[in-house]
Amino acid sequence: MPSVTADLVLGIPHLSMLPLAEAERFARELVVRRYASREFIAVEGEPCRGFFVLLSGRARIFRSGADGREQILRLLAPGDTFGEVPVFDGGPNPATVEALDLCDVALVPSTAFRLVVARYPEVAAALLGHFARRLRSFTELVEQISLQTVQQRIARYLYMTAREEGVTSPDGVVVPRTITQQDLAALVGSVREVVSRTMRVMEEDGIVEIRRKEILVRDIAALRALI
Amino acid sequence: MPSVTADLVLGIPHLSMLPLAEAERFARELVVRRYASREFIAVEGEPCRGFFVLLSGRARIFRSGADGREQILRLLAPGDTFGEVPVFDGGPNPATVEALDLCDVALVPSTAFRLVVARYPEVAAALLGHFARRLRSFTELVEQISLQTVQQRIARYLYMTAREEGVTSPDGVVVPRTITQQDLAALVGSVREVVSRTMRVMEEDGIVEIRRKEILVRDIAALRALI
DNA sequence: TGTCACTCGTGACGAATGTCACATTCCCGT
DNA sequence: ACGGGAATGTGACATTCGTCACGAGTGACA
Repeated sequence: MPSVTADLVLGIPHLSMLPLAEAERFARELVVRRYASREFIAVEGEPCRGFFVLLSGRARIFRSGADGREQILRLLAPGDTFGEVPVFDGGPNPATVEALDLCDVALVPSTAFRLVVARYPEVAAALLGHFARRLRSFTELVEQISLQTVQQRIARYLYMTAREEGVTSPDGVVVPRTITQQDLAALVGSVREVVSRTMRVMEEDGIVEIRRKEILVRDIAALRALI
Repeated sequence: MPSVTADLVLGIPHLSMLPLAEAERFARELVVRRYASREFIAVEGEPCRGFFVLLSGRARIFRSGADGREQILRLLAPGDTFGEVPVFDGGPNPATVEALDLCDVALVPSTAFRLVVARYPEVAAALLGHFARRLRSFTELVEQISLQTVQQRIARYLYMTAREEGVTSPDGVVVPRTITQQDLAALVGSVREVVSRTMRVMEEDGIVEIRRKEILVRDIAALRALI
């Protein structure tokens, strides 16, 4: 009967194909830690000790510019992994990771992980697929920031979120507001005020209805058409 | 004595550690083709047949938006590889690749490559390192486009190019103009006119001198300070 | 040598976006 | 319940940036 932590190892996307014995050995190397909301899990520029698995909670990966503005590179949900890049290119952390909630995070030490990657080609293959998908999504992020308007980027976020997390109701799709406008601004590469105004405009156009803790998408086709 | 094409295989970054016999088998799978200037080597959205190695010439990888504007993701020099992403995530080409010169390009078929990756852990490891570096540079690209001004991005390009390709002369560093302003604009995520004007301003500030086929960087420290 | 395509320079203009300032609302903990 | 911090709404404004239009310079090639 596998221990709790070996189960945990097998639940990590890259490592699901490890044999049980290896998973149990690996489990002893894991370090699990809890982070408070808005606490930094990793800091840009610092050396890395391994990669991370987000077990519970939400987090954001971002870079900040000179004037204090921030650009979110990725939002993390439970089950997501992060920090693989410095493990494989040997550099410092390329970005800062911050907990948005109370987060439980497992740290997978570099050396143990690299060893497993070298020994199990399936792990390497899974990781290559993972990296490839991440590169593709970066391609999309660059295109959006560079070639689309703020309204388009916000519309895309709302559209995607509505499809993934939305609940259909008689009036439309109800999307819970999981991130602040400040974070949404950082996600689409803009500032809070512009996000606020842009969403108002979409409300005046009858596309959405902004509520306290949720957004009602009245006309998802119109939202789609904005992108 | 290795054939010419086996040499070629061993010259490919990811494959340099293959044993000779494997390289020779592999060489038979390669397809080399020549592309004219401004010809498309791969097109965004189309399915991929393998990844590419740029043997000679220069090329650019870009995505284009609705209004015809383009964002260059990467400039390619001889020896660079591209198109790995769709090989490993199974999707279509994430971007378009266009020859800037007369280019010789080798196509490495997906199936043959994936086979070698599965069999040789060193190849997989090299590829992981390569993907990690690419992810890191995307991080930087996103930050630049999102958080820096056009002037800063141009200054960075000039500074980097001066350090990598510049020739020191009594008056400063001479940088050959290898790409058009149109392409430079697409590289920094702007338009030709703005690039032209911005470089004029830097000229008026005595930082650079714009010439027909080259740029003289008079004050590289000032250039550095702009970034 | 003329012409045609390409590249670059530049002025005028407008739209999108970021900045600043301040009011309002909400939520959380004591 | 109440205070205070966080999140949000909004007006007025500054500025960067992109768009449009047009002219000039250059080089390749017949």
